[in-house]
Amino acid sequence: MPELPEVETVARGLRGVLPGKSITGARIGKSDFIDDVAALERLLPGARISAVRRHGKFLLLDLESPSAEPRSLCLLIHLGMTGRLVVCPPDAPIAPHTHVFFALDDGSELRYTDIRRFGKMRLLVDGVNGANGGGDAVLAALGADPLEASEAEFAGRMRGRRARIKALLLDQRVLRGMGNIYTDESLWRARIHPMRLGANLSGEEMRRLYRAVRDVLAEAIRFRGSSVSDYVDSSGQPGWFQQRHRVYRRAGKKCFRCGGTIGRATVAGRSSYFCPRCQPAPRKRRRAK
DNA sequence: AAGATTACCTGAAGGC
DNA sequence: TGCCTTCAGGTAATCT
Repeated sequence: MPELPEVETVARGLRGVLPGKSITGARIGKSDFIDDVAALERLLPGARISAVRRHGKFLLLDLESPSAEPRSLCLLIHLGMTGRLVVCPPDAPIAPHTHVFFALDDGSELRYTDIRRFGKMRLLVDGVNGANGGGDAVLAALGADPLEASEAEFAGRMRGRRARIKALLLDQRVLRGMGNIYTDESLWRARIHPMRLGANLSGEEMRRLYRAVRDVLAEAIRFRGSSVSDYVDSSGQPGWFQQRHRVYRRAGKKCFRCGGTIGRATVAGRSSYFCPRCQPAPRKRRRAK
């Protein structure tokens, strides 16, 4: 579910309430999405939250430990498809599939709910995770933030790639934060068919795509993200950007730009929506005999 | 070895 | 009503 605009909205919400508060207790139910449950239960109580950050689709809670041993902690949270992170009073009704409860020293509670448990939670201790010193390798492997990258960097990361442009936009090692919704919306805005190969985009098309990605993400953040099924922000409120979608889940409806009929196809293993008139399909290469 | 497919988990929606 | 299949915004592992 959550892509960059949704995670950014959650991060901003948490940033308004969490920094300065301490975790007083950690209660964990189902835990197959947590790297090291014992570490969370042992190290988090007493820790004070100093900052909330976003890195691609990851949320990062920076914490200061009360003890001298591990000084700094960083709780890394990925919401997967159905993850929710909400701050509420401790007596608020518990949503089904709520698996983690962090009690906070002001009496409130930070809860993690995740129906499908595709999310991830792991604790980085003094910047390093686990026994083999894996560090924040997960974060280091991520590509450029689409809102921070220059046009040259954006284009450079796609250049020469024979993969479909849709697959490249979705690849977190190329760009961090894009998902299925914003990829389709961006390609529509740039008038580029999702099946085009990255290497075949002209300089002009690449420039349009760069602009489209930034405009779509920025606008989606202003609308507090898209609530298609499960997404809500840190206070439990839905986003509104789904009302501005131009192609996503609009198969059979009219294109807002040319009046053509929005189509749907599987590209890069994901269902993809596009206007076959404004986003011309790549010409099939004739098979050599 | 890059690119494509499959697996993971639960729930909602559609067909019969 | 109910049973069955398909699909869902995420990545990671496995193939070719």
